[in-house]
Amino acid sequence: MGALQILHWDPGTRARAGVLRTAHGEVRTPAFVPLATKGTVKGLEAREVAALGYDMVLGNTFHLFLEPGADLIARFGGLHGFMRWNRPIITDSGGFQVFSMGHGTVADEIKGRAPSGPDRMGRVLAIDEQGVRFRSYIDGAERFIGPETSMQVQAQLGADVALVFDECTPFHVDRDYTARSAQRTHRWLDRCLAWHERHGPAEQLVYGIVQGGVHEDLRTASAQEVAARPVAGIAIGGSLGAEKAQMYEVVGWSIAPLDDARPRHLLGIGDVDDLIRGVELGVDTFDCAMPTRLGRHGVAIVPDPAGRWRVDLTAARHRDSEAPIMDGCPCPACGGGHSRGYLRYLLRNRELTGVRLLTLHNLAYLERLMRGLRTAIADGTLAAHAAALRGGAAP
RNA sequence: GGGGGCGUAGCUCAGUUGGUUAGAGCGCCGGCCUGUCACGCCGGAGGUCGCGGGUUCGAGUCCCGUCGCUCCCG
Repeated sequence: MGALQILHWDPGTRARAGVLRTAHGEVRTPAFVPLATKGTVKGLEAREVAALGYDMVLGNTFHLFLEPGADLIARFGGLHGFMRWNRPIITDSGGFQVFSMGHGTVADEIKGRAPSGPDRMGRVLAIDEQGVRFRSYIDGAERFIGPETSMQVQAQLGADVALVFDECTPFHVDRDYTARSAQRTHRWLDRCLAWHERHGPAEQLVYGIVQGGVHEDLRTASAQEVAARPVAGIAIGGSLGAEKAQMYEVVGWSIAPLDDARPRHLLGIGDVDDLIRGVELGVDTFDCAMPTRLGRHGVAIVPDPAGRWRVDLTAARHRDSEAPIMDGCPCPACGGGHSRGYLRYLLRNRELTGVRLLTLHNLAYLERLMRGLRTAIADGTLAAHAAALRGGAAP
């Protein structure tokens, strides 16, 4: 009896709808999971996230380990008690942050750009079989995270779902490196499971992570390796390719070898069209910085496929617009009667309210999108529903 | 009326003892953001340096005149 109960299958795709059961309650799937990297969905209070209809958020082992530290959070009743969120929490293992220290964002790495934002050079000191040595971005002190460290921190955080420590294999490495990297991630997976078996909370669900880059055989092999272990669920990580078409292919390869019973999580994906396709490919949960980050950058998610589902509200053309971001949206920004002109003014003037309203809108949009997909799967109308969404229908 | 200061990109201003295609911030326009060190990053357009003379090989920079703004004293 697994943690995921599948209630409905879509007859035309691999999509399924169900319920993921955790120590802190249920997650209706398929679902989007907002990021609460440092113990907060940036700009929002936990109750606001719950009010939007979200069942689960994602915290980050790496960042919380460095600041304020797992011991302190444990004394506050774990991450649930610390941030006052009493619903399920999934925590990322810190593997991706190692990648990020060396390469910047996923887009930076794939497109061969130098890391944008704060300087990251020289942060990763060594990656070897034991784990990763690096310099803390907080105080420059040398720190270490390995499979056991990561699992211990996630135990202290009280995560309902823990992700095993992995190496997020970059896009620009050769096939041989990708293969060896995936094999090391599998060895780390065994160490994570061994640690969890002896010390971890029994109620905590541990997900393995499929790597293998953009190579079909490596993805297949990795998925088989992970699925052969007693993991509660499977996450799909690593480089998913440079284009969406390739990403869908990679996700498909990663899921094909898996059994249907266990939940699948697609790491780091959150564009509207990617969520729709991901659901069709059989993904149960997604997490992504996109809705909250775009919100902070003044971009709202809208039902506009041609505009990549986005509208930049900081543009001067919105100055005189009294229209809402989108008609019929019940979010605090649109439903609250706020105009594009007002939002543009707030964003331009760096008013926190502007960032908050866009964050709320974007998260509300994706929550409704996912809820609509769940309903469509249950009703057996996913094909028509997905087609309408791709045509620009409001979720 | 007398004296001082200032007039350089849409806005606020930098511009060495006069020297190559006059800069910045903001604004404007465009691009980016997919397991968040990120209310961020990248790029572009835009100025006959108030106007008119003069000195000089060369003037935003010096001189004269003029217009406008501003401060102080009468």
